[in-house]
Amino acid sequence: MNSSEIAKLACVSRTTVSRVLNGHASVSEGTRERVEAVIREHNYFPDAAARNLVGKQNKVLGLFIMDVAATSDEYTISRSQFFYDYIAFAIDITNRHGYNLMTTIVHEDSMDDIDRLFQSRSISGGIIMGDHLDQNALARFSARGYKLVLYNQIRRSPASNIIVVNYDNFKCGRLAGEELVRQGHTKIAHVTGEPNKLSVRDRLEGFETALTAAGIPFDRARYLEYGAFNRRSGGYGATQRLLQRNRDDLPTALCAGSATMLMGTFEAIRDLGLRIPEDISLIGIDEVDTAIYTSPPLSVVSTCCEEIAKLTVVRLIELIEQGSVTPCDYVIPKVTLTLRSSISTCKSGSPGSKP
Amino acid sequence: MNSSEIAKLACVSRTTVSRVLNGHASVSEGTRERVEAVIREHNYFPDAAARNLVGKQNKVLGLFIMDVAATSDEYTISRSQFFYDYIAFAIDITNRHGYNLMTTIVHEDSMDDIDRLFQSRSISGGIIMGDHLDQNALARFSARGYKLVLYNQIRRSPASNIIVVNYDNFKCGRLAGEELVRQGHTKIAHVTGEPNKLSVRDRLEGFETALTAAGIPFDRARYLEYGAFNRRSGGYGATQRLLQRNRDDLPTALCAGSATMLMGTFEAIRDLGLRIPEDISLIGIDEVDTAIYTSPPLSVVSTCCEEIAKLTVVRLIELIEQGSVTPCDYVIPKVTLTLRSSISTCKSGSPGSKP
DNA sequence: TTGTAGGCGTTATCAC
DNA sequence: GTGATAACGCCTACAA
Repeated sequence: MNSSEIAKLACVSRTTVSRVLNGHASVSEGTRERVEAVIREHNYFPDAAARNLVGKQNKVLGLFIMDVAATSDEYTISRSQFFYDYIAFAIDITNRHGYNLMTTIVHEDSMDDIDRLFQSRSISGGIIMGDHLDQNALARFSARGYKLVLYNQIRRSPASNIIVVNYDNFKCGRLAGEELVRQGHTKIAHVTGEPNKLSVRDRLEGFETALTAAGIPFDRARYLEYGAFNRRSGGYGATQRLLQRNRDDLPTALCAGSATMLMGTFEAIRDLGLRIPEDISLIGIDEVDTAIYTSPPLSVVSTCCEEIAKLTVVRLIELIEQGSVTPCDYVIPKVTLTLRSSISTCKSGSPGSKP
Repeated sequence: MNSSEIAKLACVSRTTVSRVLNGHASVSEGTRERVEAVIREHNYFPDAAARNLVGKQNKVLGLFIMDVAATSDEYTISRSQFFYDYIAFAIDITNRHGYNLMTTIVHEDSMDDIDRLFQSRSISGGIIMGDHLDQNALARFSARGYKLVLYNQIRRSPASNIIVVNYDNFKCGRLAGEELVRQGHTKIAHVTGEPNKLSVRDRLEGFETALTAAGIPFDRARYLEYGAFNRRSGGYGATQRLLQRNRDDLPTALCAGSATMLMGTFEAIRDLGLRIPEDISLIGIDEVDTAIYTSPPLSVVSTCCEEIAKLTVVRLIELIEQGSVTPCDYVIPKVTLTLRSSISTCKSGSPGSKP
C-alpha cells in the first residue's frame, strides 16, 4: 500500500494525499475527509525511507552509552542502575514527543557506530553518556555537525550543534561531605572513579570544599582511593585498599563516588567485619534501588534521573527541529539528600583499629 | 557525500561503488581498493533511507514493552528489573549482529505504534513482551505478516511470521514449590499476578504440581492471593491480604510469583513484624539484583535472562533474513535455583499466630 | 570487469 | 484547490 494506491482509491492525486498526510492547509474539507477515510481503512502509513530520502528529518534519536570492554566476570556499565533508569525515562519522553529511541552500546573499538548512524542518516540526533569520550572523537563529531547532547562528558558546549547537560556533580559532592561533617565526623574518606571523568572531578571537588569549609583538611594521600567508577568491583577494591591502608586508625565515615561503587563499598565494609553505621558511616552519590534494601538502607545524595532524561531529550529535539542553537550548557539544579540509616553521629572517641 | 561523488572521485560509476559497498565479487582488486580508499577518506556511509527504499530490509528491530498506564505514584513495569536486564542484553546482542534496537513502551491506547513502525517500514521485525497483548491485536499482526517474537504471551505460534519464546514458567514454579516442600513446609502460600497472563498461570500450575506431588493439597481459597504482577505494590498488597486472612494460623512459607512482587512481599512481611525465615520462609520466581542485598538475601528460581535475550533476538534476525520459518515455539530449558538464606527448615510446630 | 537506465515512495515546485 | 513532474540516493537488471 502506497500513496498512489490511496490516491487512486480516493480519486485524487498522490500530491493531495501527501498534503493530507502532512496537514497542509490548501485541501478542501470534503477531499481531506475522503482521503483520510481511505488511509484509515487501509491502515496506511507513509514509507519512512521514502520520506527520509526526500529530505525530511526522521524521527529517530540515538542513545549512545560509552562502555569500555567488560571483563568477563563483571557487568558492563550499561547494566548499572543509573543507565537503566535513564533509558526507561528517555524512551518514555522520546516517545511522548513522537520520536523513537535507538540505543547502542559503544565500545572503544566500535566508535564509528556513531558516525555510521549519523552519516547514513539513520538518526537525526544523539545523546552520549557513560565512559569518557575521547577528544578526537568529540572534535570530529563537532566538526561534522552531528546534533548531540553530551551528558557528564565536558563542561562547556564547544559548538552550536552540541548541547551539554551535566548532573550537578559539585553540589552532590558538597552535600555528601556536609552531611558527614554535620554528624561530627572528621576522619572522612572518599572512594571514587577515574579522575579523567568530569563527574569524578566535580564530585570530589564539591566534597573537598565541604570539608575544607568546615575546617577539616582533606588528606588525599590518606583518605582518597580510586577504582572503576562504573563497576561494583571498583568500589569494592578501592574501599578494601583504603581501609587496609588506614587499618590502624580507621576513618569514621566514607563517601562513595557513584551508586555502582557504593554497592561495592557496602560489600567491602561488610566483608571486613565492620558495622554500618556503628564503625563507619556511609553515604553515596547517585540513587539506586538496591540502597533501599540493604541493611541498613544507605543514605545518598542525588539528582533526579527523570529530570536528566527530560532535559537531554527535550533539548535534543529542539536542536533538531530548530536547526541550531547558540552553544549551551545545562546543570540540573535540584539535588536531593536522602537520609536513611547508614550515617551516625560521630562519637568523638575514635573507634580505634580493627583489621 | 553520496555514491555519485564517491564514484567521481574514484573515477568509476556509481554502480561500481555500489558493488564495492555490497561486497560483490565482480570488481577488480585495483578498483575495489581505489573505491574503498575514497570511501574511507570521506567517511562515507550509504544513505539508509535510499537503501531501504529500493527494497533492502533495514537493520532495525523494534522492542515493544506492553505496559498499562502507570498510576501516578508507582513505577511503570518498564522500570522493573527484568526488563532492564533484558533490554541491556538485547541491545548488546542486537548490535553484535549488526542490527540496531529501537525500544518503545506501548500503552493500551497507543497500540498502533506497532502498526506504524511496521507499515512505515521503520523496522524489519519486532519483539513484544510485558503485559498481555489482546487477541485482536495479535490476530492483526499475524495477518499482516509482521515478523514478530512474542515473549511470554501465548503458548503456540499461530503463524509462520510469529515466533514464540517463553520462560520456563512451569518449571520455575515447580522448583520453587519443591524447595519449600523439601524444607518440610506444608502451610505454603503463593502470591501472584493477573491470571490472564500465561506466565502467571504456568508458574502457579508448576507450583501446585510440586505441592500435590508431595501430598500437600494446595488450598487456593486460603493460600493463594493475586496482585499486580509487575508492581511492587501488587506483591505488597497481596501479601498483606493473604497474611491478614490467615492471621490465626500463618503459613510458614511463601512464594512470590515475580521478582517485582517479591520485593513488595518482602516489605509487607517486614512491615507486619514477621521475621524471614524464622516466621516465614520466602522464595521468588525471577532474579533481581535487589534480592541479593536484602537481609536476609532472598532465594529465587530463575531462567537466565541473557539466554532469553539471545534466543529472542537471534531467532528474530533469522526470521527476517530467511523470510519465513515454520511456526515455532521455544522454551528456555535451563532453570536455576539460587538458594540464599530466606528459607529455613520447617519446625513441625507451627509458629502460631501473630498479627 | 564495468557502465547505463529505470524505479523504489515520497515531497516540493510549478503549473493550472 | 488540485494535479503533473522532478528530484532524493541507492540497487538491480541489462548491456557492453
